[in-house]
Amino acid sequence: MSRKVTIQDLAEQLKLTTGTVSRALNNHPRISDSTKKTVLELAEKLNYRPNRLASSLRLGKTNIIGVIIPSAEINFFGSVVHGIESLASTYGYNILLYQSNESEQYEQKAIETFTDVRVDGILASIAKNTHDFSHYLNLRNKGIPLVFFDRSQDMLNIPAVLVDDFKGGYIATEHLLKQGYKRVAHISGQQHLKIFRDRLNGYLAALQAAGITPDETLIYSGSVSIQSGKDAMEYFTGLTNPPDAIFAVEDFTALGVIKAAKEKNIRIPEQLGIIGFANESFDEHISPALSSIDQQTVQMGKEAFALLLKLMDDKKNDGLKKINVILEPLLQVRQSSMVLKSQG
Amino acid sequence: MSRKVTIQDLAEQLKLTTGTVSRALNNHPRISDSTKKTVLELAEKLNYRPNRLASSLRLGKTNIIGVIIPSAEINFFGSVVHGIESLASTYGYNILLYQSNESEQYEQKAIETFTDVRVDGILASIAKNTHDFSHYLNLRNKGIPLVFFDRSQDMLNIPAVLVDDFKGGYIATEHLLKQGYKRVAHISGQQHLKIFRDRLNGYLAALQAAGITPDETLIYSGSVSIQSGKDAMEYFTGLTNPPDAIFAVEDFTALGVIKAAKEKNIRIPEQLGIIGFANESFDEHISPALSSIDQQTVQMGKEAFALLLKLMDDKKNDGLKKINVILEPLLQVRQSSMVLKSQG
DNA sequence: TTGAAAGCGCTAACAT
DNA sequence: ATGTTAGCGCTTTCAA
Repeated sequence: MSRKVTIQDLAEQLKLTTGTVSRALNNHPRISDSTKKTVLELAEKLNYRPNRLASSLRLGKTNIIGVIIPSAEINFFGSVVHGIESLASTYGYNILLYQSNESEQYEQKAIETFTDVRVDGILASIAKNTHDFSHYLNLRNKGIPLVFFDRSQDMLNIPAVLVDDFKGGYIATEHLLKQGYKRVAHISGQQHLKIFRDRLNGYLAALQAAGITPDETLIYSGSVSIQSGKDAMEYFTGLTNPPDAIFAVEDFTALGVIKAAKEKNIRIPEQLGIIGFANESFDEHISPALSSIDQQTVQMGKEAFALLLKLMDDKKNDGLKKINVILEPLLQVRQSSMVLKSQG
Repeated sequence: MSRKVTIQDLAEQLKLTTGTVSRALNNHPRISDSTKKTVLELAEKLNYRPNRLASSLRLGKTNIIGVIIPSAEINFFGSVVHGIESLASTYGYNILLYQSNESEQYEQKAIETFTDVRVDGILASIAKNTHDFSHYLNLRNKGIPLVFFDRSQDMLNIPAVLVDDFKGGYIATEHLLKQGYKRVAHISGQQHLKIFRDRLNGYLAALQAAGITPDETLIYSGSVSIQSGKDAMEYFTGLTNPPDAIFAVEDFTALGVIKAAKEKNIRIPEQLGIIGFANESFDEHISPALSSIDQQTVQMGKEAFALLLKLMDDKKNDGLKKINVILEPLLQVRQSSMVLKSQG
């Protein structure tokens, strides 16, 4: 196990000082071409590699950013992390990953770790069980830039990259109407969460834009689960005037609808159109394939890093300015709502 | 933005030296309880936080491990990373994440970055396009412990955590036979990859253990894709003596089989039993739900970290000993191969 | 253009 | 039990 070669070693062999060698290695303007050349050559020959700990300690910059996600096991976040890391590495940044497991306590530990390691910035998606946000707010005093993605908290006034859930609800509903469905229902999510309220409001707005007065009996208060979709179907089929299409708040809810429809021998999309939200990977593999709203996860990661980079670059701002990046939700049409194609 | 408080600051205020303060903070044995108490109190009060860069530089230990995966967007790896990070964080280790994008070049960059940052160890899953492994082998000289997971390379003699693919193929086939299927076919994967050869061999061994002579016409040379499953079905249905069950090398291949079977009005599992491999998240959501072999991804991550930890702890070994951890594949029975239940 | 010297913040050997 | 001192490897100011 060979001892690591340091700037010191290079300097001694070349009868130079460490300062000069450092300048040569870092392409300093005032250094002769000849010494630069010899230094680089010897460095190459001896397999010299800089010690980033040392330079980080000296410079006060690590080129590492901390990323907090609820769980790497959740597709959505894996995908966002993919986006973050891809862009970050092209800028010479590395990712320190921490999972919150949806717990406030882990989140605090993550931030403590990150500040101890002196990361240059932090990207985070807030844990579901976080109620006290002081650990996030404290980052401002410490001068560590922070950007939220996917899950944010408006009142904190911290930059975030989000999907436009209102618009998502709008285009999902609009799509069903354009397909010719007349009575479009909605299975909503827990209303204390803003994203679900937004989707509901998007639904309502799309109806109104089409000159349709929302029918309260067509809005089922559900949640994100297969069971919720099944329950909703139980309710809807019991109506004297049932819907002919459903916009479900999330793909798993939509999946429940599909399962229930099959049991009840209701044909999709002929008798009932259905669209979900999230564009889960199973959507295209079930039958009928499920239409959905894509949340641009990879792009979200890239935008989040890009925004963080901006904040890290110009410290004057240091996060005081509230900048939000809102991503467009994308309509992904598949069999479950494709009236024309399915007749062929 | 408050300046960071250092050990120096604590020492001055308490009229102690930095050495003593450091000892107090680190719970050194020879330190009086009283000074320890006052130091800790002031640290608390001033919100002192250690600079891990400085201590890492001094100690030559970062408590960071590097993790190389092909892509965080692939479910499988997200899940493994979840396992790694979960266990690592309980041991005070943090994860530096790098994606290889299946490229040898990125892999090399990852290792360069990791050594520059002075990670204490590395966990990696080899990129598909890696042919030269010297960057991995060089880690040995550098004294950086390395453990492979999921994708390894036997000849390198580097510790690895793997799933027993032979056994996976065996129990998948055995399961179909126990369900009463008589002619069990196999759709194989690319045979230059060891994992796929192993699954095929497991299939053959299970047949022989049941006293069945393998029938070459029941082995279709396929690959991991939906199309491959469809092609296989085209082939199998054309046989004069077609199979009544299929073990597909991977879930996507099995999915192709199911889609083709539906088109051909072949009932699953009554007329044709089917089992895949990987336990993809869509398995339980398609219909019929797909039986599969679970690869224990989260456990794989934990085992990988546990093994790395062992190597990091006792440097004498430093990876010279070849230790492999082989995980048991788990049978996951669902509708697609459940003869009894499906008759109910 | 290069050298000299100091210091980023911490820890550990050695001394008392 | 505490103080002293040196040094991890690097960068940068100041001086020549």
